[in-house]
Amino acid sequence: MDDQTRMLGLAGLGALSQADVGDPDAARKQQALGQPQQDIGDILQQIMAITDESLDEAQARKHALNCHRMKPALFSVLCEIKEKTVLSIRGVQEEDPPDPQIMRLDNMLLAEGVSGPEKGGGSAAAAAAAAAAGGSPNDGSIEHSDYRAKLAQIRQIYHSELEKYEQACSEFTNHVMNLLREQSRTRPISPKEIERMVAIIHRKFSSIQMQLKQSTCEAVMILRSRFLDARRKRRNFNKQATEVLNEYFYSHLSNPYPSEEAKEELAKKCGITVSQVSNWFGNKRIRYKKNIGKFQEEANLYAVKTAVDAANVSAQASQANSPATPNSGSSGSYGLSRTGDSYLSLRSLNGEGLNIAPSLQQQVDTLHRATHLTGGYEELSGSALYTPHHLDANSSWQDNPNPSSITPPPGHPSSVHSDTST
DNA sequence: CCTAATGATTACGT
DNA sequence: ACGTAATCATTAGG
Repeated sequence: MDDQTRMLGLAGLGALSQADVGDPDAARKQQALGQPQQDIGDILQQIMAITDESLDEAQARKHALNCHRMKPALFSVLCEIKEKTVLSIRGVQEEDPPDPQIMRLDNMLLAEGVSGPEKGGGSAAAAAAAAAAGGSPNDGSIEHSDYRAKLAQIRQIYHSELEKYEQACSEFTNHVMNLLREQSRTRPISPKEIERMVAIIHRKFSSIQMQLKQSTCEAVMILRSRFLDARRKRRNFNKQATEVLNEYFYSHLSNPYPSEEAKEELAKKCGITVSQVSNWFGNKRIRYKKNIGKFQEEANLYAVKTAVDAANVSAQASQANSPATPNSGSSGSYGLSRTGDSYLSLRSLNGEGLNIAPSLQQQVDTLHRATHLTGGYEELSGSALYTPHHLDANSSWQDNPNPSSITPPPGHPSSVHSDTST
């Protein structure tokens, strides 16, 4: 670049001098205009002559120009003009706002632990993300470590690339600054102009950085969806967990909506998260409601289970001769009916919140079913062995528009249910 | 390999 | 925020 500029200057000077001094070849040049073929040779010769011109001579000319007595005045005038134009340009070009796009990317990378401080934060974030998305703690941490390794790889590449870019940017900036500074001796360059140039360079480089960030984000997202998307890597809950959940569900069939506290309790018991408990209950409710018949067997099973427990409990209670209601207010734990929990299991959440005799209904609930079961076990031929409706009148959680238990109704075209096709 | 079961996600309503 | 209903994507069993 340096050479190039010097060459240009040299050529200019050469041309000027030739015009000034009055070339002895001028006549021949004029002649040559009529003969284009020979002209090329001439031009070539001239070029050769220019290149033959010594550098010292050129420098001398430059120096002479610099030392011209009118030079400072001219220079300052040019500076003034330049300042004005630069200012006007600057007025048009607003200060760039903090790019929301890059902010977003930055935030995401930070959250993902890619652009964080170092290994510690990154892996912690990854682990947290994994825990949040994953679920049961018993599932292998092999995948996690694999994920972490890949994430670390991405982070490393990202950082090295970023560093490279930064280095290149500063190098280039330095180079340009030096060049401009040097040139500012011979042509007017205001510091503001330099500043602007630097800003332009930085903008360019930051756009490159943004591309890097974007692609890194993409890579992380792909990695995430591959390794941590719980939907992909779904694990069935273990048997004990489903047992606990089912127990709760069927023993609260009249109102299977566990409170936040109950959910927490269940989550703790099952080794899953609260949202997983919510998911489970959501799925269970809808699937139960959709096809009650299918779940009858299960319902009866758990009815028996809880009934037996309840019976045990009441037996124990009566034996212990403590018929007083153990009403411990509405504090915390809604114990599941388990042998150890004794009377806590007698609590039930009534929809209306009337806790007058809360234990009774549930016990009746389960015992009713149990007696039905043990009494006359008829084959479940469509007839509802267990009919949830009669248990409590105001259980409206399953006012089914489609009360059939076995088969969903074949497409009734009657209703004008204009369904949106995707 | 096909299918039912199942946990998670999404769209929508309240 | 939470629930429902539909749907997706995976797992497990035949």
